[in-house]
Amino acid sequence: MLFATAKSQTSPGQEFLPGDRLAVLLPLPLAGAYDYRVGADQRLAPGDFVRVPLAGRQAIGVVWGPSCGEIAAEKCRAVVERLPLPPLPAPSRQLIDWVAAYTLAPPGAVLKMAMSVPAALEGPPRQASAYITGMPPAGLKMTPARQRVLAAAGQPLAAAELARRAGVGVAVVKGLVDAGALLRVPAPGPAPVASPDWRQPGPVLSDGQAEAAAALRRRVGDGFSVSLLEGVTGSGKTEVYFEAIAEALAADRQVLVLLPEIALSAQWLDRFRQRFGAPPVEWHSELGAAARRDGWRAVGEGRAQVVVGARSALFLPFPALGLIVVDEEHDASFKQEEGVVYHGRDMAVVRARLGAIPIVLASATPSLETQANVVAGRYHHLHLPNRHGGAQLPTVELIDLRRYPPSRQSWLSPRLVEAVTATLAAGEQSLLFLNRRGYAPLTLCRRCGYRLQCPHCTAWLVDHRLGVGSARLQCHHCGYLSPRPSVCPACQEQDSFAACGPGVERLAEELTARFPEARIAVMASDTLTSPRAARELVGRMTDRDIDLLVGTQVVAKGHHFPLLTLVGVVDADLGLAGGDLRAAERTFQLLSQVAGRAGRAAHPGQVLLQTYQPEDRVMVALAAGDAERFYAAEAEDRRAAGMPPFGKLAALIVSGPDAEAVDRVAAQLARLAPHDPQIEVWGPAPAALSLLRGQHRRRLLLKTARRVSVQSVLRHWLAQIRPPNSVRIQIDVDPYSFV
DNA sequence: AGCACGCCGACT
DNA sequence: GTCGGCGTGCTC
Repeated sequence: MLFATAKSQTSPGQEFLPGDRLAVLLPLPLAGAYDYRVGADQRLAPGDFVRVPLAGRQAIGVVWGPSCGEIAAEKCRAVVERLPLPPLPAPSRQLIDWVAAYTLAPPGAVLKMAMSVPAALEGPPRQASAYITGMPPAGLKMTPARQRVLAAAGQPLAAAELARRAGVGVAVVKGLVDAGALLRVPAPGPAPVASPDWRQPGPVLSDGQAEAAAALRRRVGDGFSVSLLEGVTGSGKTEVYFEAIAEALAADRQVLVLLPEIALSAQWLDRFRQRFGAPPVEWHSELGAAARRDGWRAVGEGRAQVVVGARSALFLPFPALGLIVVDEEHDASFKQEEGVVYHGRDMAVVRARLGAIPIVLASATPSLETQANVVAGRYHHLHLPNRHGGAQLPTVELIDLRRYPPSRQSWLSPRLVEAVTATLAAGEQSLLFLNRRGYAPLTLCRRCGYRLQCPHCTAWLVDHRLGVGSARLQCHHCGYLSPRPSVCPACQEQDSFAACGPGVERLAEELTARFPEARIAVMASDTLTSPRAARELVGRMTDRDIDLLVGTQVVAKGHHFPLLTLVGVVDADLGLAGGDLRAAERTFQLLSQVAGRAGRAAHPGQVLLQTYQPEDRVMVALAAGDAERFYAAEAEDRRAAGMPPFGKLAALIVSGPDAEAVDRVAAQLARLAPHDPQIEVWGPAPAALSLLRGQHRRRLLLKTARRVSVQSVLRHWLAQIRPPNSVRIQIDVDPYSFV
């Protein structure tokens, strides 16, 4: 489990000539780069994409640097060819090495993230079509629309562009092509990417916004810097960093914006298009093969100027990146938990440093890590303390469920029901927030107490009644689906199952019963099946076609609902349970974001939090609107415990299909644990999901002082152990989830 | 990741 | 008697 890093020791302008040996990194989980010989007539340079022979087949890799030279000359084979692609730029290569070294992942596995575009690497560049006026065939029906098209097609133009210029639909163009009046020719260049126009005037900014925007603009082009752009929800952070984007575009540099859930961020895309007159290039996992190829190539060729994407967009081959923005920088979804385990925000900072460019971290509720960096003077701090356009922050009130409990089989206390009633009467919208998908989190037998559990995971099956397949039980960890059994598998009793606890679907049911005249919608990751569905639901909300929105955390992310004035948090304590290091921080951030949906326009907002622990630090801070005090107390606890960001953590997850083999390896790891006063090792303990997708899991946690290199500690530790093939040891440096 | 090599069940 | 299951190991 040791991966020698494939450090590319590249001097600028380095070139390899026929007969030279060089290192080629392959997008495979190998220990390091492989050596190849430069073929006849080849001239290669670091970053070049090459096709090389590999075990009886061919693979595409990247020239990484000079040969590491340990392999026998007769084993070393020649590069087949250089691919006609722009090279992977040096900062991208350095980032790959850096991420591999930091996460202890094989460098090839990291490279794979930069090359997950087979279509762009393999086939020839897609030949776009253009159309030009030919000889109109006899008997061609001429219409005004057709005339305009033929007049516009004096030069080769893409069908869509031609239709736009002629002011007709593409159907007219197609008709003319079919009739033989337009000739299809290869387009002179690749399909153009629309250019965002930084010259367009921006919106009028408040004094605070203008000041922050000016500070960010000054940092563009001025080398590496990190700026935290902190502003309460609704303060207009987006407009501020749009100004920095305009500055980078004016300098002819590329821009990368990372968002936590890009597929769901239709509103962000609309705002971008409004500001810059053209859409950015999108990059996320839901992209189809054609869009991936076009996007990847457009970035690599420098045609794409602004990319908005999920964390994986960090590994795109930007040749001229000039600015990175990480919006909602505190969001946990920047942490990739599978494969190469890395934090997108942290690696974005590394990418900025390697590229000597500025990065902006934006959030209303910055992570403690980022705040610690501000305090230490490593990051600049820009603060927008007020809402934009004179809107006020909502009032926050706690509802003590111990004193004002809901009635039986109800989840809403009388106080919250009353507030919803009043909001409906005022013709305004309410959001009921419950961070739990489905109908009910647990189903049990009324007779014997048997609980329906996933056969592959340590988890209850969640009752789902809406959406695809209607009534079913579902495991949220592995996707296992089953119909609701009619007989209890333990006691054979007929129809004895009862749903326990609420999910958003059940909450919607209660609301329907209480407010039969209200228009109610559910917004959860599984009701938003596509970006289109998300856009549509958000549209219905802004068009006031919905009175009551019931939602999980997807509603918290960046939406602007001008007519929403009441937010009710049904179970504010939900995120606090369990021993997660960041439980309090995350609950505070999530509930602040949710609360921030209320009263963003002219009408003041009201937030009601239902809780059984109104004296908890999180609840007190939310009610008082005192983020500073919460963060100070939380930071003090972390410092006292030597926890991040004041100490370092790494998790080792031992997993495999055989529980005993997993336990043996975990115990062996514990025996071999490093002994050092600056190092603590906890575990092994069953992971929170001790069975996940059929894999038994145990965790060990390594805690060190800040100045200790966890990577070298882990390397030495793991070098002593050779687990059997069926047992895997996954390393998570800076773990976020304690699952 | 592929692809081959290597030992144990149902087929022409 | 063979075809083929995927466990294990290697690829410069």
